[in-house]
Amino acid sequence: MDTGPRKRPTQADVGRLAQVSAAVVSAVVNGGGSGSGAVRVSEQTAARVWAAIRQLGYVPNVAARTLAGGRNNIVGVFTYEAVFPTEAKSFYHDFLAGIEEAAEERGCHILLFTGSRGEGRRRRIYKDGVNTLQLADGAVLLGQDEDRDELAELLRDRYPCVFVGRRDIAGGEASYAAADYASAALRMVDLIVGAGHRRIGRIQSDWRHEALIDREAGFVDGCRRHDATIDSVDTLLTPSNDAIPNLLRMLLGQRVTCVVTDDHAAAATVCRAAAELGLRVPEDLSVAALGDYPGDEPGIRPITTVTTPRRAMGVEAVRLLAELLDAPGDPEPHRAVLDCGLRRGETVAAPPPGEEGGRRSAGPEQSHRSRGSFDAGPAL
Amino acid sequence: MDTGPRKRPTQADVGRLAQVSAAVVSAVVNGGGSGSGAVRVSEQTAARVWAAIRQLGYVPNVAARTLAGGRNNIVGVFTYEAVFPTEAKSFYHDFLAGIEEAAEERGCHILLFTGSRGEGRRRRIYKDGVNTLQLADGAVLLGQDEDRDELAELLRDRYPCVFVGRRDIAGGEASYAAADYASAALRMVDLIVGAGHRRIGRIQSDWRHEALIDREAGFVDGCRRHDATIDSVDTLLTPSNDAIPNLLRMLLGQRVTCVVTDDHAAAATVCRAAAELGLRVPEDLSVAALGDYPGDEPGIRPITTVTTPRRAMGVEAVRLLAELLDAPGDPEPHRAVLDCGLRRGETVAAPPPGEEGGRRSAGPEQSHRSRGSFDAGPAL
DNA sequence: CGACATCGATAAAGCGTTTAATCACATCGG
DNA sequence: CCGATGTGATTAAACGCTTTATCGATGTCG
Repeated sequence: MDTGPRKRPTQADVGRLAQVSAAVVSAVVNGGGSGSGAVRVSEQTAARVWAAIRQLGYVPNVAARTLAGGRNNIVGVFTYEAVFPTEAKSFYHDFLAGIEEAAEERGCHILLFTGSRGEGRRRRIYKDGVNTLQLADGAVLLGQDEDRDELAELLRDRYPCVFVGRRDIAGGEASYAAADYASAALRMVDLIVGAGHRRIGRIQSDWRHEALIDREAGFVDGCRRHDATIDSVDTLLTPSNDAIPNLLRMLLGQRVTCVVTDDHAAAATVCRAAAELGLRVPEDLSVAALGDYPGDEPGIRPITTVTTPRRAMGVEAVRLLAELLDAPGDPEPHRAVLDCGLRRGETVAAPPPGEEGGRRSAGPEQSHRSRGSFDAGPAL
Repeated sequence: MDTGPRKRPTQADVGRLAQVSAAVVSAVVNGGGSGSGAVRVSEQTAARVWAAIRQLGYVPNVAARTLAGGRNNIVGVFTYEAVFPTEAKSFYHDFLAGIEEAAEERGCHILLFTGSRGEGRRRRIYKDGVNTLQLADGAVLLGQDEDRDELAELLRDRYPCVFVGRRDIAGGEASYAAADYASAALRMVDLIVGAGHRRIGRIQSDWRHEALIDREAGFVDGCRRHDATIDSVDTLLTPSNDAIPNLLRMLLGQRVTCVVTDDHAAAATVCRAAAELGLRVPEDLSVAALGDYPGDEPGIRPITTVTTPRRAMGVEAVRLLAELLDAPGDPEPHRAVLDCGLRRGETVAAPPPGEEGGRRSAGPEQSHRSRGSFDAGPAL
């Protein structure tokens, strides 16, 4: 009965048992390198080494491997908020499911960076200037409210990482697995116009984030393409959902028949505000969202929205990371853009009869109206 | 413009600049050891070293540090099913939240073992006879449908691990952070009897698991203590929830006024079956569960149930693991048993007036009736 | 004055892997 | 028979850090 800390067997131990050197063990474990100067092992000795490995229960030491410049088959996952929030439905859940699936497929484990919380709940990658991610081969970065300076530093460090979602980082080309919000938004406009809407209202968040920028770009592009058909597009900027009821009244003053929001939650707010005003959705007013959010809003009919392929994004991010690791020193970023879905929901229908058609003016420029802040525009 | 991973400054670089040896840099960075043979540094040189560190932007290499130190500061987490299942709500969520919290507090990272799927969806710890968990300092094991042989082997290996939930492993003393289901079940019986019930029905899963065994033990103990008050306890074993409607009808035939199930889902099934029979819960029939499940059953009123302190169990498991690691070679298992909560819910009330009281017989043995399988007993 | 702590710092030995350099040995064409 | 080629292994040098042993000063005490 031994006491003391169970010392894990090393390559030297395995080698001793199999009567070979540690280098051979390393070669066997790593499936024999392909290079010219690679250590070669015969089938026989390899078998002997495997037997010894099994007998001793040898497992490579992560730290030593990392130190020596090798791999440790660990995919880091860094999130800016706690991965397991107490809130009912985790925002990260679907992404993580994809990441887990892809990692498992590659025989990688997942290192969940608990990060050290800095001020507030925000997590930090650099702790006392130390990149805590270094323990993993590379990392998938996840989250909405990230620190851009940290991300820039990460790129400068040349740390192999892949973002989930498009990231436009100053001073570095970031790799990412993104959702194609732009073309999804465009298709949403197609759908709305196809349903007969000619006067569209847009409520846009004033937050500058790639995802939102892309959605807006696609929306504008879509409107432009239907320029000959659409009568007007009224866009209002809002800092939060609290302002939405007011904005909605302004838009209704412009006789819009369909309101397009950035995300699910805003759309749900619009629906509730419409109900307050005695409007039925979608009979009196159509509502569409350019982005979804996991977990349905309770008590609201299914919203017509663009859906984010979260799970697929997680899978793709891990794949890209693997690529990145297999092409060391490659300065080119690896990227993937995945198609979004369009959930038809029940909140977009034909506009009410009276409002249909009735094009008022013909100029090409009339269609894009005031793009003001939420407190601008005419009072109702 | 250099390509390839940027080389970071090392302690040697810092030492060169500050005109000291690497050992001094190490001592400075680590705040100077306390031991007798520790390297001592004067205030002056320490300042010089710090200056050099700042100037070069030195950051310690995590891998080298852990390699030299022996500790990884990595808490492994092994789950038998995928951590992020596609099903709406993850069973693991609350446990993991606790684990994450405790790990973060200790400055540890969390390594989620993806394991390699063997047959089916079951994951395996031993892959080719190799314990893949060894990558971490120790591990927290989580899950319901585990492979007992693997667990036994783990204990034989003396791998430092802590179970979440009681585990009775043949040939080894397992460490665990468990929930005190026994006394919680006992208290639930108190509550039921206190509400006035005298004829209790019990629907019990036939799965042999420590958690269920403990619940039953507590339930039986509770009934025994109220032996003088309770008229009858009818226990039926069931292999699955599908049989519950039939079992319920049998129990009603015995004029029970309260049905006690092992878990939330079974209780919900009872509620639905009762509704089918035109019975109101709790006015006509009370229902209680000895275990909850994350995520409420929709369309059912809150069930009166024992609640598992999942988060606390996660926290405690990590604490026990840390203890285990700090006491190397200690053969004693480390264990913690945490109190469960009692959620009063809305499914237990006083029995219907006609059924109250009315004790039929006085013998001490009458109270525990047929403990048959679900297809035994008299047909209704 | 010699023995002996004490302080401040150095040198060097690991920690467990990877990998480049090297080596022993057989095979083979010329 | 000799050099070229190939195969299957070994040695030894990193990798960056911690830690122990050691060492030269500098006091201090008996």
